[in-house]
Amino acid sequence: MENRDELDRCDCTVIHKHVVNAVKRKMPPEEDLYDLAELFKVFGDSTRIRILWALSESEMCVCDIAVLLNMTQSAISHQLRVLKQAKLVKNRRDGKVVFYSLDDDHVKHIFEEGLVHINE
Amino acid sequence: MENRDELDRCDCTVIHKHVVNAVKRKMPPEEDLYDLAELFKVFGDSTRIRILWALSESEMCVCDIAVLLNMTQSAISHQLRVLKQAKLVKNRRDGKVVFYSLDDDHVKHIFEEGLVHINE
DNA sequence: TTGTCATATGAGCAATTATTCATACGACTA
DNA sequence: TAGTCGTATGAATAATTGCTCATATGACAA
Repeated sequence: MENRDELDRCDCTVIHKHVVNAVKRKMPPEEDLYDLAELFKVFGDSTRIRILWALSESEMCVCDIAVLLNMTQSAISHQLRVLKQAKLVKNRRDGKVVFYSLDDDHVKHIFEEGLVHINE
Repeated sequence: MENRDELDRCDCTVIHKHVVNAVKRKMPPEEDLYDLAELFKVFGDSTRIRILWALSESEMCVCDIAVLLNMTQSAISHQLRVLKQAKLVKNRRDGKVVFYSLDDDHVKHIFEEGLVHINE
């Protein structure tokens, strides 16, 4: 037990001051960790995960995805919007049909790391 | 444009039947993708992300984390519970103090893949 | 035992969010 | 031009969730 200090609105007492200070010094900018959480939040929904998985197999249009996942076109379209804003998917238009595909290979890598943990 | 079929509660028409069928055949069990989404959901909160980052630097007790992040002990404790259920952190008791640390190295890997995407 | 400190937890509230419904947009076709 | 098909989107709703507050538990000290 080392020094103790009261801080801000925390209801705690610092127990290991040097540890807290050492970690605090290395802490990345608040914003970076926030962005990281936002990215994972996009992966944190089973509908979006299934869409991403499907697109990792093949480029697909909105209707096909809706049929594949047995969901409405509207629901899929809303989620594709979220995925596109996160730059996880891109799209191209061919007449009336819009085809979606993964934006890059990071997505697959993140998937794979996740699966490693699941199957530990 | 190939065959078309109406299916279940979907308001869509299959446009590219062979694509849908090919992807459907390769589709992992519903449950696996659900579990994957659940895992990412745990990463999808900035408080938990910051806790995980802190623990990737050093083992820490609940109070220290609360002070570091300027949050209440209760809030941190609740989140540590979530992280533990997801098997992302483990803990050991030393008298009154409980120390938390990362459960394995998968966590860091998942982090790093996420950062790659952020900094693309 | 009694008191204190570190942590855990249940209930309640506020904020977020995934889906539905209705409708608008945009491109092709008759 | 009018109609149809694929897609996008705003509003509303139901469900989820992170935090707070109050309190409980568990370990040590006096």
